[in-house]
Amino acid sequence: MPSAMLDQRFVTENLDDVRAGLARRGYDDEATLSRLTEAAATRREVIVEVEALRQTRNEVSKAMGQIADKKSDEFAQTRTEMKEVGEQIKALEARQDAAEAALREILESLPNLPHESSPDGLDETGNVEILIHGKKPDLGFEPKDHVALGTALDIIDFERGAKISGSRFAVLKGAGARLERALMAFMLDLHSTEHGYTEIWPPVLVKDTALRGTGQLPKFEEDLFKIASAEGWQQHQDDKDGGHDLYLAPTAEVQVTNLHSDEILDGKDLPVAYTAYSACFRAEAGSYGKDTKGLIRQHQFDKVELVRFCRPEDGEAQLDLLRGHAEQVLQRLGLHYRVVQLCAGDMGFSAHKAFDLEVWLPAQDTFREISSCSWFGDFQARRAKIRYRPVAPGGGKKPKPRLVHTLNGSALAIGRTLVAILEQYQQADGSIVVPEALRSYMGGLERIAAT
RNA sequence: GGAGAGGUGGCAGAGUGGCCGAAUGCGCCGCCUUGCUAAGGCGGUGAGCCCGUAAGGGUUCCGUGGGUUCAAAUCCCACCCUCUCCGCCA
Repeated sequence: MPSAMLDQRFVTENLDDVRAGLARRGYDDEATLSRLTEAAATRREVIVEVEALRQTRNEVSKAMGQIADKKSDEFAQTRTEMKEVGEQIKALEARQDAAEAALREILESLPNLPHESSPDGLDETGNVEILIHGKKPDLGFEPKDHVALGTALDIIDFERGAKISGSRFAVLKGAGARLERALMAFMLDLHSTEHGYTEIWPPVLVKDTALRGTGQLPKFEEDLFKIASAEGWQQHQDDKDGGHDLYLAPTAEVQVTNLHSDEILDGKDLPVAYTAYSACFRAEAGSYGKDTKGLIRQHQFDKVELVRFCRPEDGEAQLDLLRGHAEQVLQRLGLHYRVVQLCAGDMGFSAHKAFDLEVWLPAQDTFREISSCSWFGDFQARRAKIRYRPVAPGGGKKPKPRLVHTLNGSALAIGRTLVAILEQYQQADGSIVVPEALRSYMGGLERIAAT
């Protein structure tokens, strides 16, 4: 989902590689790429010129400070000359700004390059099934979907959700509400106590700058809920850096990845791993016809997220590790699922390599995404300015800071997990067996049945 | 909602027009000395960008943006943020 950006130097110096990588994602806008190289060249030329002028001005100004007689004709003359230099600098700075703005706009529009191990393909048909875990539950009867089950048990109320908040909102009730809460606690406990993640409870309203860091902005604004604020809150929006908008977070990835924006982490602390629960909000613009029934696609949903920061050389292994942690949730819950590796064209905008976890939904007779685990390379770190200082090899000088690699994955989307449990654990009489791993969180409840 | 204070390098904290990318202390790194649950001495220690094979050089950055000036951390304007006190509130 996030955007962020590629490295400007890398792109301009390795244009052929970049072109090839983008092509694997179905990107072939040659005109934009040539505008990019042009803007980069202009920028460099202008910088060389303006810096030379600045050097002159600095040297002369310094000398002027030493002159005793500030009333002399010579002083006045130099001052006039320097004033002229100042104007030239200003003009060049404007050109530099323009070139950089153009460059940035293009760079922000380019998706991340796929990792070499990401398979070819332009859409989901190019995804590769990696493994299937467990097998379809042998129900022995025609499975009902979670809408029918949840409604009959009176644990999900779609009509009242719509009444108070509109379509794509639902109310959980009784054992349904408890189950949602149990899943949240179960997942957070698993990751924080067994998988070594530090638990985070983040704010849900986030600034536009945070959304830029992970890349939801500027490209995907239509997917977000923006807060219409009180009078005066954002009256200075037009100022470049004054004021800020607030949005409802679409995923905890935003808050948690941005925890370390603008920071230089100590290399010996890596990898850093966080898990966080957050309510998530998505406008779901452009998906009007999809999954209109049920909990699958809501405007508000709950999710436990995993986020990792690591050294570049560890990125790929960290992705496998993180994916394993997400899979562990499904395994402990005894859910049948599969793992697919996303092809170049089906990955999110920022992803370098990614896997989806898909859980089996008997009523739909198919696997549905319940988690997406991605490795972003330095794509997000560049925008969010998240760096680390490598540990000095055997003493010596401090190495230069480098961009970290970021990863994240849902573990899991709670609403969809609830759906999967209802459907996979349903009984002929319409009751639901509570997975053993959750019973201690459900007050010992073993079965959800109609009352 | 009312009143006030402040934003400087990893942290603390000086600095009110040129000698300031920035004192001092702490922290950190290296070397030396020493031996008793440690201390002391010396040196080093921000980031981005541009040129350069490199060595190195240049440039920008003292919350953000703009302005004044030959020259701004320092003067002017606006904004953002943080903290304290009072009120209110889960």
